[in-house]
Amino acid sequence: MLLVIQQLLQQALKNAIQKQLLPGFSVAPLSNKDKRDIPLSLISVEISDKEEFGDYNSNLPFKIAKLSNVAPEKVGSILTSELRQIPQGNNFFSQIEATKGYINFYLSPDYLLQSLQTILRQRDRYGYVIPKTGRNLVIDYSSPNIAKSFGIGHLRSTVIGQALYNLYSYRGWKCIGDNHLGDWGTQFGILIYQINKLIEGKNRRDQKEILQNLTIKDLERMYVEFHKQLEENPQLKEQAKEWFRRLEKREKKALQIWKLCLSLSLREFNRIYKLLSIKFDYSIGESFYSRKARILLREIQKKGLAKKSEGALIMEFPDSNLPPALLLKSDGSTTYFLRDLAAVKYRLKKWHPKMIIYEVGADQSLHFRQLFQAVKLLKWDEVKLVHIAHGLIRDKEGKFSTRLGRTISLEKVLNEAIRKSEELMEKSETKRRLSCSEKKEIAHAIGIGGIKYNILSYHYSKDIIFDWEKILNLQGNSGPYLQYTYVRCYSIIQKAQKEGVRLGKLKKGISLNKDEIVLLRTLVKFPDVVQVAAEKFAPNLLCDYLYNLSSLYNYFYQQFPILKAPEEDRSKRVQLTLATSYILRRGFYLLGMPVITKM
RNA sequence: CUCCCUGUAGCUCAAUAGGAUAGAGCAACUCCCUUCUAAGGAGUAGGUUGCAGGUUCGACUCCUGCCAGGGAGGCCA
Repeated sequence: MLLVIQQLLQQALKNAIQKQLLPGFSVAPLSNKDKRDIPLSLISVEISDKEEFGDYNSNLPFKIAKLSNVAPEKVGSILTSELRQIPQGNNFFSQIEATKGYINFYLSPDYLLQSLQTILRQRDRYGYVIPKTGRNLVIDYSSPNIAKSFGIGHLRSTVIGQALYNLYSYRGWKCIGDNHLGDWGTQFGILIYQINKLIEGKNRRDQKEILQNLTIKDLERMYVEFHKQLEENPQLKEQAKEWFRRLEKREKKALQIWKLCLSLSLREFNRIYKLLSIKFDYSIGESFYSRKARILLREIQKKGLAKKSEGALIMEFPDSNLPPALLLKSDGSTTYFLRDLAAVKYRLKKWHPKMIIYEVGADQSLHFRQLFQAVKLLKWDEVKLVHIAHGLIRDKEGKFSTRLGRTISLEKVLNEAIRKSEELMEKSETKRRLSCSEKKEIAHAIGIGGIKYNILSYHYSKDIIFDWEKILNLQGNSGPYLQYTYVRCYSIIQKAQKEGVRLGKLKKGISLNKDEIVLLRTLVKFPDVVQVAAEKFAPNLLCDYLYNLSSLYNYFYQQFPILKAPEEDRSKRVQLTLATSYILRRGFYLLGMPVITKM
């Protein structure tokens, strides 16, 4: 609908200009390609946040006023009268009004009912757009450094990244999700050094046994120990770097231990991903780019963009105030930066994306600014590069750090959430008649949904101070609140079906009361909300919307009988319930929240 | 020292490519289960949007300075 309104406004504006109603107005400075065309980006339309301003509104008159010598109020009335003359508009709106320089659009009751019918027909596919060719999008998310357990710090990238993937996929993009595993670099030098120490001088059988019994916890412990030892003995670092160098040279021993670390880690990570229902199309680790990085280095050198400095190779960014980035270390091993640049090149070649989204923490902002600048200097294909720099999850002391052994494992948080939801279930005042296994399953879904919703409902730019109480909030504006609303809908639908209410079919000539209309107006806007949430990279907007929708439904539920209503109300209220359940279910799916039918 | 991010009700947040009267939840206090799941609903109270300037029809939003917290800054990733 947002796009429809933009186009209507664009048409109205063109007409007004043609009729010379807007003296002095010129789009020339806005668009140099075709002077008669008004760029859609100029035409701002928003989903209204207040009922009295209609369903959608535009502040276009203010913008036009600035570009001409006509007052905003006048522009508003000129545009509305032009809008009314475009027949297409009458299909959607009962009223288009100009007030105080704004233009407000009110969806007509006819259109609302039609849309309800559409929702009932399309079920939870309402608002889905088939991917268009040329709209490929690579999303780099989760991307943990492996060889340690999945910490709370990994959660944001994983969960927001997955949500963005879902949002864009739903709105016409072909998404490629790539888990850019941190499976290369000096950290593996450290581990290889530590593990090698364990097996050095032992016979084959003992070696094998030691290696087989290693767990992810051991790797993590060794990593922490190494950094402790480093404080007393700084030369140890050379050992680790030496091992990494040997790994890059693909020495058999180094490679073997590395592979072991990799498979141990993957087992752990895949277990957690499954738990969280996170999926990737690819998990191409950094290791994959180690060789490509060297080939790329030649291209960079050929283009004269590499420079020797203190024995290492660096890249400078003369047109920006960015500090230089390290391409190659003085011992000849590749850097994160070079490998990441190689990854860009590979992705461009393989998927021809229009955009690459990096859902990576804000602590890497400099890295990405340098990376994007490098892509510009290399003059590769046009691609929009975006770093969604989410704030850190930290405690009051500061950043969580594996190196210092200061982490909270995600599993611990999940288990705690599940425990708490079990507790709540026992305390609950409603009789639920749930079996033991059902209870377990539900507690699980609520725990996971609660934590995911909690993380997603923050704007990505904010730091989150980890607090057990906050992350485990299962009441009020929270995941379980939404799930509960869905359960209510589901329960009613089940009962309606048993009572023989015909589902998915609207009777002719029905009319809705005020509160029913409010609910329907919200339902109808779902596709626009998904669209805006994707464009702004902000799943929290969808959280907001779903919370608001749930809230409206719960009010409606409390206020009016549904199954017990007189026949003429019963049917339409059941249909509204059904539509709400479709939207909620789709919303949960987009956010990656589990759907449950009882709780 | 330089650069980046954040600062909104007692607490946690929303509103962030400038828009109309800054919205929720938690905590507090009042009501509502013989009625479709009370993890719910209705209501009361709570604000100089860190501070000071500036830009303009309009600023939580943009600019400048300051304050507070966090992050990053060539051989971790």
